[in-house]
Amino acid sequence: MKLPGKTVERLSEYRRTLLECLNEKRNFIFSHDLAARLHITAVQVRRDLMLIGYSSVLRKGYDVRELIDTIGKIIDSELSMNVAVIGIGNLGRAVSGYFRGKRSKLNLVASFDNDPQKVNKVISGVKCYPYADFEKLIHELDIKIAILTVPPEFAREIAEEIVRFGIKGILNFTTISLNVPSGVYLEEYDMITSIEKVAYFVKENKL
Amino acid sequence: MKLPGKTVERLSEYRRTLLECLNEKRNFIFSHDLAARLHITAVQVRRDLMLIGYSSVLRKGYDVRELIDTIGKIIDSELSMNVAVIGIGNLGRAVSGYFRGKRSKLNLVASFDNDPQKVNKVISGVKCYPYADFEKLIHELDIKIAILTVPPEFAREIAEEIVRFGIKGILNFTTISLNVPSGVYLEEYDMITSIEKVAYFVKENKL
DNA sequence: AAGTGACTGTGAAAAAAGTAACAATAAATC
DNA sequence: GATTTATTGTTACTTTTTTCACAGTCACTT
Repeated sequence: MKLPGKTVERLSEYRRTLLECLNEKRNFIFSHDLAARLHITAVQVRRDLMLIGYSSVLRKGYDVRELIDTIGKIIDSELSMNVAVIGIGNLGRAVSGYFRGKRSKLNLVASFDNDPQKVNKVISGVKCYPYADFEKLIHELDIKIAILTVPPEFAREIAEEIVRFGIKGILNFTTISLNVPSGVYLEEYDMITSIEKVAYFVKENKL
Repeated sequence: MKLPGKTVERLSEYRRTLLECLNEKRNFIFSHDLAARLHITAVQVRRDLMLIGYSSVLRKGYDVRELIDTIGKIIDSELSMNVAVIGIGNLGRAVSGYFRGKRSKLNLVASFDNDPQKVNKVISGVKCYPYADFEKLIHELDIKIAILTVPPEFAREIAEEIVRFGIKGILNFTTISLNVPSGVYLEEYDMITSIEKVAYFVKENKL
């Protein structure tokens, strides 16, 4: 099954919302309800769920727990996948923190930095190793995905290196845009872009 | 002129890349060159620039400096727009830091928190005020946009409140999805979604 | 000065994403 | 148990976004 990238993103968001529902002790949810929480349409929800072949059993809506599992079967690996954060500045620590109440099979198993003040300590819930040990640890810990939160001037160099070491997916949070060979999946996010987008639409609204 | 959201995002990215070019002392760039740096196609670049009515003058490609300015005219406010970060934990500090080498008319003028340890200090380049003063300062400092980096349990409440106080755009980095009345522009970003997307495509690649 | 090559700008076509419309079905109400 | 109401799954349609394809332009070469 080949899912559109947009659907994959939404599935992740559905799961996040469904987990919130569980906290609220809601065990069933209607498509329009789920949709409203995510500011999308009910049709879109139903269509995405159609694509993954999930259907509601009762007329009470979707079974929250069941749907969480179904989504998990699609977007999680069968085996869990190990992740490392590279660069444990503010952003790196923030990202690490997000893994705390984690909701998927993704495990943050290590972080890396060069600062002697940080190295060999547990920071935001993960042990921070010296970056020099990356090559060794990528195998020992079976790390597949790296989240790059290093200063921009190091981004290119490090990206090249970790790909050589065998990283298969990179989430790049630096302001530098990277190049990776095919076979490696790269996702980039630049928060300034989001901020500028908000500013643009705020501005337009006034006109 | 009503630009597609996607184009607005890319314009911001073009500018980022063009500024990198300036650093490298490149004064002209071809569409395919710009495209390659952003992993998109040359046609897409040309089409976006067509939409904003910019054309290359020489056969040397686009004038980097001029294009930066042109993009600025479109996506920046004529007047600069003031921004505040709410919640100055790791993520808040990271976001604040991004404004340092700022490339647009967006000014980060304040941050807010409740922690007495943080309040009234300059953190990551901005003064941190007590959140209690938000209503007063939003007018004094003419804040239009808020970046939400508070713990999830406060997100909804604070969002409602700041909208009541007159905020016109919110960039929500919390894991909670918000609701805002029309007239307020909301952009949400959940990094876990990005991470899960990377994991999904890494997994699929193997099959 | 005609030919070639390198790029651009853009109309037309294709693909992707999103929406509307509705038959089908279960539950609730009378 | 018939009628109404609520909600889903899905097909067909619409809109948005991306790509194709190619004519047009300049600069360089011969």
